[in-house]
Amino acid sequence: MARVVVTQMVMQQKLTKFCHLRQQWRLFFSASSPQQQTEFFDPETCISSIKQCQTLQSLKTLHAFTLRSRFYHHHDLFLVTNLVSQYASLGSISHAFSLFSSVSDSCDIFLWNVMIRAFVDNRQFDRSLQLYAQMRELDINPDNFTFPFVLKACGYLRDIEFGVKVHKDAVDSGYWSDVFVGNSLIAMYGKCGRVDVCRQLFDEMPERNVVTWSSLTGAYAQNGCYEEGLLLFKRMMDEGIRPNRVVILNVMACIRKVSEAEDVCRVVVDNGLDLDQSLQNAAMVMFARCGRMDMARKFFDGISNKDLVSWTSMIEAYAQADLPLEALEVFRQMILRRVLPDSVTFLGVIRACSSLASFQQARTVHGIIIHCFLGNQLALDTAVVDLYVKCGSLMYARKVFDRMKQKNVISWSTMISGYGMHGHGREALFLFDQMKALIKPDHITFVSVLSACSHAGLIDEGWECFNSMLRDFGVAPRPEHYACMVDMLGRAGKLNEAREFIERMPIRPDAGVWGSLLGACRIHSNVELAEMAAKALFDLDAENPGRYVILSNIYASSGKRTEADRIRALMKRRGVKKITGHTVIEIKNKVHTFVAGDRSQPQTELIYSELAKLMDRIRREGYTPDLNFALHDVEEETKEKMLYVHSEKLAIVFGLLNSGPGSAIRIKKNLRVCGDCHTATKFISKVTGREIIVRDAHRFHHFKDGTCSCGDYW
DNA sequence: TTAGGGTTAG
Repeated sequence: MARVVVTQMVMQQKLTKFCHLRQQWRLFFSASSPQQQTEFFDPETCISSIKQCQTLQSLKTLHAFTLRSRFYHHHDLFLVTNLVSQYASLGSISHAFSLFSSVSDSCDIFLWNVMIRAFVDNRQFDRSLQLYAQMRELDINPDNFTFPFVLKACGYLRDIEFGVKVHKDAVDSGYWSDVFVGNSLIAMYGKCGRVDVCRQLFDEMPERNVVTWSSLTGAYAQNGCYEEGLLLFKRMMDEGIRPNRVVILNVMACIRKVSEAEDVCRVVVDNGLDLDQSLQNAAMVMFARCGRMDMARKFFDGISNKDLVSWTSMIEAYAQADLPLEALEVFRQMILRRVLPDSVTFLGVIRACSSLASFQQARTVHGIIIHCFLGNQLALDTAVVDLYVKCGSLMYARKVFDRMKQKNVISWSTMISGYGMHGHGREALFLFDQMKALIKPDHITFVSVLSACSHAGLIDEGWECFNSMLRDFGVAPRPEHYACMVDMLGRAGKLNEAREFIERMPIRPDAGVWGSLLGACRIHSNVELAEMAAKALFDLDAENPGRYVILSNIYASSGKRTEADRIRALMKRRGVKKITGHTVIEIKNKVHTFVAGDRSQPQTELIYSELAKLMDRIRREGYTPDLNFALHDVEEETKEKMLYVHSEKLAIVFGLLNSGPGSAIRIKKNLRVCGDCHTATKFISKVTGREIIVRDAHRFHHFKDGTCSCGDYW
C-alpha cells in the first residue's frame, strides 16, 4: 500500500515540474514579442531586462538583440559583466564562461569577481580557485569583493593550503580589515577545522558585526566545540548584541542540556525573533537531543506547514531515542499527508526498522526504496545492508550488497561486521581479503574484522589482522581496537594474556577496554580480575548500570552474596538505575514486548501453560536450569521459576503459538541474552524443529537442531 | 552605473 502511494507521489512531482517548465516557456515567448523587443534598444531597460530574465532561452534572445543593437559594442564590459552574471544565476555556467573568455584579456576586477562568484554559486569550487590563481598570474589585484567568494570556495573544498595563500593576499592587500573579508576568513578556517585561528581572527578584528559572531558560533558548532559556542553566545548577550536567526541556529546546534535549550528559547522570544520554520525544526532537534522528546513533539505539532525537514527530523529524533514505533507512525502520517520522502527520511526510517529488528518491516521499506529513485543510492544501499543484518537475514543483506553498483569503505565494513555479528568469522575474513584487493580499509573496517574474529574465536587470525593494521595499512590502533583484542582473548579464556595486553597498551585503556575484560571475567568467573576491571570502570564510566550488574553477578555466582549486595547498594547510592530487560517479537506486522514475568498479553494464560509444557519437554531432553542466572537470594525452587519467566522464554513461546508451523522465530532482546535462556533455547529449537534467531545487545544467535551459531562462544 | 560575508535545518 505504502509503496503504491509513494510511487504515485513521485510521478505527481515529475508532472508538476513539467507543468512549471511549460509555463516558463510561455512567459519567454510573450517576453520576446516584437513590441517588447524594440524597448531593448534603450540601454537602461536592456540592463534591467537582463536582470529580470527568468529563463536561459529568453536571456540568449536578449543577448542576441544586444549584439545587434547600435548602442552597444561587443566589448562593452558593463553589459558583458551583467550578462555573465545573469547566465550564471540561471545556472548556465558554460554560457557565462564562454562570454567571460571572449573578454578575459580585460583586467577589470569586477568582471573577474563576477566569474569567480559564478563558479562558487554553481558549486564549481575548484574552477573558482583556478580562476583566482590565473588572475593572480596576470597580476590583477583582488579587491574586498574577491576574497569572500574565493574563501567560500576554499572552505567548501576544505582546502586550507589555498585558504592560507588567499589569507596572505588579503593581508598584503590590506583588505584583511574589511569586515566581510574577516567574516569569510573565520568561516573558511572553521570549515577547515581550525577553530583556534578563527578565535584569533575574531579577537584581532578591528570591526565586528552580527555575522562575525554567527561565523564564530558556526565554526564552534561545526567542530563540536559546544562549550565554547555557548560561552561566546553568553558573551554576545552580555555585550548587548542582538542575535539574529543564524546565530540562534548555530547556538541551538551547540546545546546539550534542557536548561540551556529553555534559555535560548527565551532569547528568541525576548528579541522578538520570528520563530520561522527552520528555527522550529532546529528547536525540535535540539530538545530531542537533550532527551526531551515531549518538547520536541510539542514543537513538531506546533509547526503549521510541516515541510520535509520537519517530518524527517521528527522521524530521526524518535529513531535516535530508540522509539521506533513512534518513528514509523510519524512516517505513516507523512505519507498520508502526501509529503514526498527523500533519502534522508529513509535513513531515519531504516534506523527505526533496524532497532525494531522487524524483518517484515525491513522488506516493506526496502521495497519502497527500490521504487523511489531517491538519489544518495550508496548511503541508502549500505543502510539497507545493515538493516537486513540487524533483522537477522544475512542472505538478504548479501544479496543487496552484491547488487550494489558502487561500494565504499563503509559498505564493505558493514557487510563484514554483519558476518561478524552472526558469528560467521570465516566469511568475514574472506570478504575482508576481497576488499583489500580493491579498497583501503579504515579504522572502522578493522573494528568489524577484529570483532568478527572475536565472536568466532579466530585468535591467530585476529592477531594477524591487529598486527597488520599499522604495518600494512598505516592505521594506528585506537582504544576500540584494543577493546576488540581484549574481548577476543578474554572470551577464549586467555584472561591473563588479556590483562598483560592491557598493561602493554601504548595508549591509556578506556572504558571499552576494561568493559571487555569485565565481560570475559563474567564468562570465566574470575573474581580477582573482575575487581581490577571494575575498579577502573567505576572511575571511567560510573554512570553505566551494566558494569555494576556484571560485577554483582560475578560475585553472586561465586557465592559471594555479601559482596554482590554491596555492589547493588553502591549502585543505588550513586543513583545508577538498572536497565529493565525486555524482549520483542513481531507477529503479523505487530510488535509485542515482553518483560520478565509479563502478564500483560491477552494470551497470558495460554502462554504460561504452553511454557510449562515446553519446559517439561526440554527437561526430558536433558535441559537443567542454570541457577547461576537467577541471582536473587531465594530458595532454589523459586529461583527456577524465576528463570522460567524470563522475557526471552515468554517471547519464544508466544512466537511458537502465533506463527506458522516450521517458520523461523525472530526475537530481539535489549540486553545480552541470559545464559540459562541460551541453553533452554537450544533445547527448544531441537524439540520444536524451529529455527530461532535471537538478536541481543551484542550479536546474533541462530538456534537450530539443538545448537547455536555462536558455538556457545559469547 | 554592477556585487559581498554567517545556516548543507535532517
